Amino acid sequence: MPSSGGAATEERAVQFGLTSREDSGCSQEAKKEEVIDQSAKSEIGDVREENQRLKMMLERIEKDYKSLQLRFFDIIQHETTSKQSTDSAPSHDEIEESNELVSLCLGRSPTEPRKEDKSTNSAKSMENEELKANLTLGLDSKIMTSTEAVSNPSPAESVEEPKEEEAGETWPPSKIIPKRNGDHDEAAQQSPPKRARVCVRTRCDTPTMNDGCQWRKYGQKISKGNPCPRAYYRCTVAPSCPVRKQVQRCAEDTTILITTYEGTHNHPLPVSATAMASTTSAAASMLLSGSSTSQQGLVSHMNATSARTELNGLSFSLHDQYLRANKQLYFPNSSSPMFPTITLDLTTSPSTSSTPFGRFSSSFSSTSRFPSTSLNFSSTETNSLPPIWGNGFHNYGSRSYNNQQLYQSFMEKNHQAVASQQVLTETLTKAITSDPSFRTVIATAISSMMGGGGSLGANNRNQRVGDQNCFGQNLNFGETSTASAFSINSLTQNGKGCASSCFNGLSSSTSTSQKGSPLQPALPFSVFNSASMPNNDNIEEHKS
DNA sequence: CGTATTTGACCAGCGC
DNA sequence: GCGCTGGTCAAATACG
Repeated sequence: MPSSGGAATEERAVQFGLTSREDSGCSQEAKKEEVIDQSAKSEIGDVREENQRLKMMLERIEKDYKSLQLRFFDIIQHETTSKQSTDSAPSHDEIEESNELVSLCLGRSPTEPRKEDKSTNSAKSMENEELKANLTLGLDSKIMTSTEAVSNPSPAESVEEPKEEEAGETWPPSKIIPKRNGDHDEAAQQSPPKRARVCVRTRCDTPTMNDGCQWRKYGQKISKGNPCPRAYYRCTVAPSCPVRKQVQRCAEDTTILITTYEGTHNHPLPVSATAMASTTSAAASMLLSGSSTSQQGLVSHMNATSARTELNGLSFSLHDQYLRANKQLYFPNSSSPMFPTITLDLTTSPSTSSTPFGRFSSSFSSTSRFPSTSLNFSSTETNSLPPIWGNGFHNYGSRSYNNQQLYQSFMEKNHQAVASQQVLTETLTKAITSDPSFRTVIATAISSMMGGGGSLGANNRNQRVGDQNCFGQNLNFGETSTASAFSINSLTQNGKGCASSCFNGLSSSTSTSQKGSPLQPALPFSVFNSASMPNNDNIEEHKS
């Protein structure tokens, strides 16, 4: 401890001083000792000063820790109480399980797995195992229907979005839902499976957007309200990957491609694919975070003409302009009656940008049960996006923000709002990817936190070895499970992989333990080195 | 010949 | 109960 060390130094100095007085007969020695005494005193002063600083730091850390802890318990308590109010008659086992899980899993609600238990015995053990293993603070998983949100803002009803991926479950949701009959009605009503969808609007001439992932078309439909057929793709990178995407051209502007992603990849992704995966996950997390923290607030924001919301000190604006604009869009109104949808608009942007990271706007799809949130990261340019998804990220934000301020804001408010941490994650990801200097700031901070940048560099090097190494080599220096893992990642030089890469899963953003699966990344955001990543963007999307 | 795509059939949810 | 719609399956087809 610095304090004890300082005291010891002082003590030695005092002893030394006494000795010097005893030998005062010798003038030379006295001079020497005087000099030494002075230097010792100055050293003592330095040590004291440093001690004070360390004490202050310690106090601040303790303060932050306590406030975070309080918040954490608040959330848990809130979940527990609302759960008790909604669950009519949980069995003893359920209570036990609930206690065990809720205390460990901010982002997980055992509600759905229990519901599934009723339907399939075979899935039960799997689910239980999985839930017990996933001791994560998922920021990803709180979803509520808008109606639920209005009537009951409790997150207890929420279920976790990417659970099925981790469990190896697959679509369709209808196969996950137990049949509603008799006694199961209640469970079905209480927690219908909900899953966030991320809708990406881009200008794209190709049949599908090249997001770096490998897709197989498995269906096509003419949907109501849009003469353009909707194509259904599933991820074929891994045979069991549950991720689906729907691709449809905008009815009003056929140059606009609307790609809707659902689910989370349960496998390592090509570097070029991590851009989209991480971005969609971040966007979905933002949506889900809003749902979990204050859906009512979200609703009210959506109804406001122009609202402003602040998430972890980073503000986003809701513009009526966007509300109107989005209402003009074709939203697959009944394609996702059970899913909240967030829209990333990478097409042309209207007028002004009031936030560093682009506009955030939300609106309700006219017929959807869920709010449809729209994020506009588009540039002011009006030309079409190249088919490479990553190019759109070059235009993230206006870059008018102050890196120092942003970073300070991050560090100061990092302890706030566990549930909205993912939002910060996303925002920082964008900041990091869009600004190399901010990347440096983060890297420096991490280096100092790590007590030296050596491991950081090592990790960075490891990241470059291959895609597979992208996962599971994260710098996890957090004892708490609230997203303390950073990954210094690399990036393709041409921007093809320019979004954050290692939190490609909706579920994985804050996981520090993913059932031991090396496939699931466990970091909230990544820092990129824009000049080091090999270009792996060779996986061409299948032409539909 | 293996793989990907196409496309009609089928199923589930929802509204009337 | 019926019809509509979205979503998926799987046999047929196309392609390299």
